[in-house]
Amino acid sequence: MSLTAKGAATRARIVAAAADQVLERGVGGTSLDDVRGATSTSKSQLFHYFPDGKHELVRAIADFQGARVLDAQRPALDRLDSWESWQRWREAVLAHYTRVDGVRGCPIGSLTAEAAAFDPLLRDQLAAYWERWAELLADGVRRLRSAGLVDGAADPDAHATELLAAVQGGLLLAQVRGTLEPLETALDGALDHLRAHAVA
Amino acid sequence: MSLTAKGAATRARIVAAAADQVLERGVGGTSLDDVRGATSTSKSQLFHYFPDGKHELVRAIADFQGARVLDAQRPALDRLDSWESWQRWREAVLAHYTRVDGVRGCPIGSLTAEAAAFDPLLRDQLAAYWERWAELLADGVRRLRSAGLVDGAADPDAHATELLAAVQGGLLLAQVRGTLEPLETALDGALDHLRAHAVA
DNA sequence: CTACCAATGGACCGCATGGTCCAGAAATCA
DNA sequence: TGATTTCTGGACCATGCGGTCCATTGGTAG
Repeated sequence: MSLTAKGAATRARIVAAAADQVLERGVGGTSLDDVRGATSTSKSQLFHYFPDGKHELVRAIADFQGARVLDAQRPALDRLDSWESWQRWREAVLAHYTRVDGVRGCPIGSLTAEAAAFDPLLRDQLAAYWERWAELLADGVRRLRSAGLVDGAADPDAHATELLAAVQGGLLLAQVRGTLEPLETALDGALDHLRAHAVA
Repeated sequence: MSLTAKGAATRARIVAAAADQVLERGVGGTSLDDVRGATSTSKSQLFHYFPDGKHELVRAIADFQGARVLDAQRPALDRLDSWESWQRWREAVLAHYTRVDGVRGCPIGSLTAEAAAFDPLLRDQLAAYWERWAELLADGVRRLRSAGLVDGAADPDAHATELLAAVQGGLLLAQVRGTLEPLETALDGALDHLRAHAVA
């Protein structure tokens, strides 16, 4: 399938709008008619741009949100080499998940929890983003080690997993309590655990 | 609605079977016909025992799984007063989420992520279980403080949030990677952070 | 025994949903 | 310009779903 400029724009519009709806109501709570309505498109366009239907649209959303989540953490995420940079990353994460209205989950987190188990392709796609995210964090820990800011006992991969789990778990608790506070607490805890390996 | 012994048994059978299906396929992926088939009941029975339909059934499942998850951590969860008891709790958590076939999420965690946002009653119910869980963990930290095993800087509520987030976030990553290892790593990290406050 | 109410079976309904199809408009290109 | 392909609109379809209804069975209490 080849796309003209106009076609690509329409496709992008669909993905962006659908991504928002899915983030808000979940995959199951978002119908194709919903995204049709939100994008002023027709049913045929949906299947024109996503021949495999809803599955393919959801996969496109996963890529869209995966990139978006990582981008929201930049530039800090790419240059985690000092304690200040980690702090900047922390602020970026918190800022990204802060909404004026209510608390929503992580775009790729909720997608993973809801749909990854039933669509192997989606699962693999999302796994790649998780992998990349973890790797960037682990790189950051390694840089701290190279800079002599952290001792050799700090396992980069383990801390990356911890930090990621803190973000996702914190976000789940945040949804329950209606405040972003649990995310902040969990994230700070994981960061504090990393700082426990700091060398004077 | 009054229940005879037979009725109560049937109702319980429905809840248990439906809970399993929901854990495996999610709320959206489980139809009333599915649970009807799995329990050898009829549609009318479902609405006889759960007049509000699927919503009410899901809420019953939430209570069932909420209790189940907490029970799986007992007796350790009730008596967190030494480092050994925390270790026993850790083992209980890992054991509970260990399945021979694949990795599933937390029964109440996935329920929270998928459906809590749309059913306020369900949300409140689940919030109560999260609250109780967090409180039991915080109590454990407080007991460590009373026993002089941990210094005064250890915030019980913060550590409870951290531990809970580690479990839930670790479980999400575990689903992605197909191994329980991330859960173990995240949980051990949060416990290690708590141990950082240990007094010799 | 009888009257009552819980328990069960299963046909049935309305509707939302994912998906198909075809025809026409618009853009691209030879 | 003419031909070809992409883009768009919207009617249409099949089905799975939550939910309703009523008739029948069966246990239980007075």
